[in-house]
Amino acid sequence: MDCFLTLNLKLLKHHSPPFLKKMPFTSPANFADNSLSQPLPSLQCGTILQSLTNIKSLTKGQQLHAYIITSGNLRNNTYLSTKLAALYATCGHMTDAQMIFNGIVLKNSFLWNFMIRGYACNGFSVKALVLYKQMSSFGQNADKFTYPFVIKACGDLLHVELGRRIHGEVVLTGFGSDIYVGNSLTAMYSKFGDIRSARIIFDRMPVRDITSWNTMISGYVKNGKPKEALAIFYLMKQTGLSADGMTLVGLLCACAELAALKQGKEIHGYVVRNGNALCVDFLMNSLIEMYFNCNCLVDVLKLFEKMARKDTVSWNSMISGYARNTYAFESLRLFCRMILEGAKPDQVTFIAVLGACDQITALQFGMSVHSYLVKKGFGATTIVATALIDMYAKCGNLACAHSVFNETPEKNLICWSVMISGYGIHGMGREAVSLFHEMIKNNIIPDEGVLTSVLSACSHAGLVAEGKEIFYTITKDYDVKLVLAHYSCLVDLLGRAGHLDEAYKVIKTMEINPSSDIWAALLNACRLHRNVEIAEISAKKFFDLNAKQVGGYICLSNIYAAEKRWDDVERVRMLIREKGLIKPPGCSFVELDKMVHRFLVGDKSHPQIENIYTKLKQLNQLLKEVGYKPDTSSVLYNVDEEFKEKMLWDHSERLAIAYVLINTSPGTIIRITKNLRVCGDCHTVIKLISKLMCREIIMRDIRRFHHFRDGFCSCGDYW
DNA sequence: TTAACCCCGC
Repeated sequence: MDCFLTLNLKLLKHHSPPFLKKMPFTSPANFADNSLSQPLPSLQCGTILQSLTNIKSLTKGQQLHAYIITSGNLRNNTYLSTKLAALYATCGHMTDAQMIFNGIVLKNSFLWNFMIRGYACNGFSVKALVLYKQMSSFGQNADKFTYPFVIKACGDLLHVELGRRIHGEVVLTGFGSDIYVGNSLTAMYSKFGDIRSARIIFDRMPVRDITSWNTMISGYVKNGKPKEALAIFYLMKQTGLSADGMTLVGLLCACAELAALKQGKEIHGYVVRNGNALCVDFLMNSLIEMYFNCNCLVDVLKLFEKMARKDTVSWNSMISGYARNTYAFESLRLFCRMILEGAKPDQVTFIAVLGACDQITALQFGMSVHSYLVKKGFGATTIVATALIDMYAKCGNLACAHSVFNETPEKNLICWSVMISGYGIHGMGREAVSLFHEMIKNNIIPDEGVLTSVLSACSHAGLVAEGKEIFYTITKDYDVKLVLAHYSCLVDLLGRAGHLDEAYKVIKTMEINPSSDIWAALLNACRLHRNVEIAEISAKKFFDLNAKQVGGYICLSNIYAAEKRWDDVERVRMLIREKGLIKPPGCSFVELDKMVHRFLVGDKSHPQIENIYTKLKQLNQLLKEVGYKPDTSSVLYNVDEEFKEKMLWDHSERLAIAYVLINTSPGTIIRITKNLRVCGDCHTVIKLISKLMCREIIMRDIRRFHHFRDGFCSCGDYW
């Protein structure tokens, strides 16, 4: 009784007038007196339950439920049970709803519809359809309230066949002309990717409301037709309808897709002018997305700072937006701010944050996110576990990646895929191949992506026979189409192993047109095996297909420089200049005491720079004593040897290693990340340092990991 | 009672 009284009338004050009007009492005070003196009649309980359902108030509903049970009102009361089931279903508490539902003998269509809606709107599409089937076998006919949710369930399940059948049923029973049914059908076909059918339904609707238009607009955006989305909006305006919040969300998505900043800003202006009339929270988040997609990072920050109510999605949009635009530092900084300001991170936040960690190899940061996840009791869903595995693998801690993988009970294709590619980038090809076979044994059907991962693992580890076997069974054993990435891996595999002619032959006999990536793989193989002839062919093809990417030019200059063909080196340099391309400066990261330090090539800006150069000088001396001879072939300038050697000691990875050597105790593992490929001389130097200083050095370059230990590298010198 | 809703893993 008491607890029900606390259901009290705060509710009445805060919520909608219709609720008040429906109440048979004149004032809140009156109601309290009444309920104390005599029990509430079930009709009134029903009215309140309905109001609670309207505002989705689960806790108050549960209190009322308890009251109804103690007052004995529930016995044989189909009316109240039905209302209670409706309340639980609306709040998504399907177990409770189902229990009450099971106890009701006389099920009316109202009850069936609420249950179906509850399942369909809370991610249990299959259950919704099962219930729909039961409904008809109970002799209860579906009506215009049933169909929208049954259709929604078909759409969410992408069950095209059933969706079409129900569409037919709707036409036969005459509900096809209902506006809600029409809107649901439009949405369903657009989820199926069948935007033409969606449009036909839309065009044939006798009456259309704002939702019909919104459904078409967002349907076009989701089907990759942003221009059509804008076009149909102009048609909508001609009918005299004006945009609501949902319309603008769709339009902003279209602008984001088209990077149409001007139109996006117009919408922003419209939102500012009509803010109160629109559902502002959603819109702000869509604006953030739009600005990120248009690369307007200044505008996006201004907008975000001005937002009065930042919800989890706003934070998530910012964190993932920065991460997507390669601003991983900003992304992590914002995540810290989010926690400090007391906002509640969710699964989406963690996925974005872990993705940012792997961009800059922030292993310690990633680990604290992991422990935060454990502490806060975030049940490790497969999706978060997968992000963790990926983060650990890409931050160089394969042991942790593997232990998270082992602890994940329900591994899906992506989860296996991430672990396999983790082994691949660490040069552990045999483990990758055996995990791939284990995956098949677990009845997971491989897709293009996982086949790419396993092929790439073979190429990094030089497993030519294994890689070829997998490549040639792809189309035979599984229903997977060969894509460019597969060819790219095969060429890489053959090329690295020195089978340049065979690799070239693969390209010439490909069934699809080779992409620039594939020629880049061959070009790189030519650099490793010093084959100028095939290199020149590959480079030409590469430049034809991708004139803007500077990597190919640099690779070719490296090949010429190794042959001391300085005129050719100069010719390529001119080409780079003519095309206005910029060679990104070499840059390395290290993480120390949860801070990420960045070193540029020849960097003089670090506070400890003098100690660093002193350390490097010592190292150079030590290395020479054990017979190190600098390999200056990667220096693209025709200057004297002494100067070339000096330039090598400016390489960012050496600065980073020296910095860590100075600031950590003996034995600590050194982890570095570099934005470009490690050069041949640095590779040799790091091998020697690992031996002389007794340090394990784990280095991530643009493609993969190198584990240096005791004078050896895991890559077997195929850098 | 009724449809449309921003952020996410290879």
